[in-house]
Amino acid sequence: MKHTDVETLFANNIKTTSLSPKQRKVLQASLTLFAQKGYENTSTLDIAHLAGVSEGTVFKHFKTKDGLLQAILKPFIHDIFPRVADEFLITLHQSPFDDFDSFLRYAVHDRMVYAMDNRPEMKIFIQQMVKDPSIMTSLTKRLGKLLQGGVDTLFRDYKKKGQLVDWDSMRIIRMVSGVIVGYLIPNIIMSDTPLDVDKTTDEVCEFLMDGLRPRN
Amino acid sequence: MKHTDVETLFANNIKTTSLSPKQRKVLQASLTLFAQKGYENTSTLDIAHLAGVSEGTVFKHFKTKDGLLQAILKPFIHDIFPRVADEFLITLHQSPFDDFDSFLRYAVHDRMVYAMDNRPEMKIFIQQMVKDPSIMTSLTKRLGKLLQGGVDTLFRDYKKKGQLVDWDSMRIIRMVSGVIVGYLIPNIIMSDTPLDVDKTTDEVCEFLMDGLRPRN
Amino acid sequence: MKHTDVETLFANNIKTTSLSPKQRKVLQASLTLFAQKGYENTSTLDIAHLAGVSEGTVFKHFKTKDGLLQAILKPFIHDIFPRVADEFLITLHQSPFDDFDSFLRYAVHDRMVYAMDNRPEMKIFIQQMVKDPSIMTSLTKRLGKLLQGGVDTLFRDYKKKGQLVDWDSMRIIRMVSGVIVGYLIPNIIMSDTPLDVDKTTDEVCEFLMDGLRPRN
Amino acid sequence: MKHTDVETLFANNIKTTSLSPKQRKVLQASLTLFAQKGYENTSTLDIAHLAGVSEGTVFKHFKTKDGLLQAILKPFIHDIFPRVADEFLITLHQSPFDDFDSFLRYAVHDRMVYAMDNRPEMKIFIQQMVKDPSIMTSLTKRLGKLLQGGVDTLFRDYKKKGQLVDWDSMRIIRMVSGVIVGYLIPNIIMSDTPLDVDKTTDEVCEFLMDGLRPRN
DNA sequence: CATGAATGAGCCTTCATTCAT
DNA sequence: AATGAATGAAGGCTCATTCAT
Repeated sequence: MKHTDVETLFANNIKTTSLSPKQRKVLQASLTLFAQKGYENTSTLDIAHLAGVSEGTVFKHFKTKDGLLQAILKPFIHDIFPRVADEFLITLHQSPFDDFDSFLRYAVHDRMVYAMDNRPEMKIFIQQMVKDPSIMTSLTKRLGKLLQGGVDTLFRDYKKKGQLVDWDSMRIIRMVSGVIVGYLIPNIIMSDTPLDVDKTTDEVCEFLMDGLRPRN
Repeated sequence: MKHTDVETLFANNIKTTSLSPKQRKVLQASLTLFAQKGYENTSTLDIAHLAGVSEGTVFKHFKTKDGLLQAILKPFIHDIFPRVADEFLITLHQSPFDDFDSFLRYAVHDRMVYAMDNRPEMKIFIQQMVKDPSIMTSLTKRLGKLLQGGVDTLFRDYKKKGQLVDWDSMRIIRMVSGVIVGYLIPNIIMSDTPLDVDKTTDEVCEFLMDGLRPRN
Repeated sequence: MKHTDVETLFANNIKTTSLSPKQRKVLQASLTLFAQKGYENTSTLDIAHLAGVSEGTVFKHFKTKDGLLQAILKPFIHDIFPRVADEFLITLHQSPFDDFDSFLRYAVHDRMVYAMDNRPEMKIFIQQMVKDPSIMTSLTKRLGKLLQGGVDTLFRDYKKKGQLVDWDSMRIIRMVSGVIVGYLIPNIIMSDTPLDVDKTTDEVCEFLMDGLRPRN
Repeated sequence: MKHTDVETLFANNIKTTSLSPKQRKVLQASLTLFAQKGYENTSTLDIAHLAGVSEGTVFKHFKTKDGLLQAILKPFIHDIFPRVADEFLITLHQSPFDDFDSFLRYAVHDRMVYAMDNRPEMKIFIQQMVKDPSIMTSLTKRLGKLLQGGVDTLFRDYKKKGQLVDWDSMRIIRMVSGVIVGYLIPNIIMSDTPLDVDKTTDEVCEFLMDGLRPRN
């Protein structure tokens, strides 16, 4: 039940697009530096240096600095995130959980590990989202569509069994992801602090299942 | 039960620091532009133009462009957020709610209105937090301390009455604010979308109280 | 046989010119800072701060920054240096030396002490001379005229007594001052190194009297 | 017995460092302008214009304006002056003079011609020395070491023959160069005045040999 | 294809100088 | 007379981008 991390997917993605080795290094260098120092604070010379190429080469294929950013962002939106979502759904259907509790625990844990494993990559993505809302809009739409189809059938079962509240699937997802996001973003940004994924999963799931109502 | 919005507090804060009218306009222009285009994409000449002053004037008081940013950020962290938190606590103690449900509804609604009223200001703050984690760290610490003292006594009552789960106060706050943050941030960033505060409050509170457990 | 140092003369000179106390402080501050950091690297704000006045005050009397420099340089050329030369001549005539050796020793020693005592002031003067040759030209002319008259009669005696070579007075002065200048300038500029005036005087005079010809 | 002038050596030096033609023009333009108007009064745009390049080009290789100054000063200290000193010593050893008089006459004449031929270059060097004493310190040290070795043996002969006073070599050099410096500096700075090298050499040497003692 | 020298617009910042109070 | 806020020209420097080799 291992998942592929963003970097590997990213590398695969690049290979696919028939890029010369140098151009691939340019793209990798950009990813690294944008994540490390932010887009505006990274110069094309920095990229050239880290990639071990000349200044001109940086522009040969990607035309502009923004082209470089798009080349990084596009696969995130169009390939990586969807593919990760897909992979997630497939896994779920292959080994279904009897009760919603187990399902939720797995889902939360999986997404948390995923986010923790790819903190730097997520950070640059978040930075760009904050600056350019359109990224978030399109991402939300794509993921929304993808999940809706796959999750609806899954949730129907749990609802029938009386294990899950009878809300619209997207509302449930919004709540769950809202809690996760609210939990993770601070951690991704203040990247020095680690995060005990197991313990956090317990806390989050306990809350997600029963809210703030007193137990027993 | 009205609350002062950020802009008003901000203006007060500036007046206190005995700033010339032009300097105040410089600060306001910076706030506007940083929020609109981000810090790096705003030039000091832009600021001067919008403020209707010469470029030299921008530097007369604030010394550097970063000084300008700090002048905007500092009051947020040191004055406005704490003051808002204070104001919030005072209001709560003055007119206590008999049940936790009402309290929660008020609290969520209040913070949501507050955030919606000050979207542009919040946006620049979020942008900076994403870039400079230390801002988030210090803010978290300050607000944490402030709330802990004030909220503990309040929660104790509700817990005694059997209306609130017996968790550590900070865990409860983390959950509630996590849900709110997860809900609001996308909205603040994609600022074209409005947000029905009343409806959202209902949704959020229903979830917060009972989690995903089926309503019987 | 004490001589007044430049600073005192300078202060006197300023008092004479009916300057308000603040303006006097401005001038003093300029002298200090120009000597310390050079003219171009001293800002009018620096001067205002050190003088304890406002920026506007710096320009009230002296009109421009260059006006300030001229106010410092003019008295050097027109008053201080000539007055020092005068004082020097007077002293010489009051207590004449029987032989040229003694006279030379006194003269060299006196000028050396003088220069050592006023290193900072000399430094700014030298810096300006290097930049603006006209200063040097006019200074050379004025001092030349002054000395010629006074020294001629003095030298005539020594020449008659067979103690001094029968050259034109100015050639003698040029040689003596050349050696002194060649000796002092490096020391004034590299101001950390002190300089043993007595020992140097011995060395210089021994050389001045007999050149490089072997002794005995 | 011709000597290479500074400009030629300078050009050679630049060629050695594999500099593009434009960069070489930048350096030459800097030399010209720094000498003409002083470092602080020369703008990088001035340099770009005179060199016939864009302003960016000025910084491409030399990084900062100070880098440009260092690129001019460094070869003076590390290459040109030492090389000139070397060349001087070699010439001396190749064709030794029978008497110290002839030697001195040649030496003085040679250095004077050298200085007169390169007045502008010397001027900027002097200006910088006056501002930054460390330049003078290091130069003094380097030249001192170089000369000491080479001149000692030469002087020993003349001393034995009874043609030269038995002083420490460095003291002799200090005196000779002191006189030359005292003579030349005013002339270099007030560059409009020419200078009759032959006549001056006669004057200086006569004085150097016998000092101010009357000629019988 | 790759290189890297060259470009020039634009940025942040400094500073002498002015002027209303 | 003194103040200090305001000015705006100019400066050093960066950087995305182009192009001849």
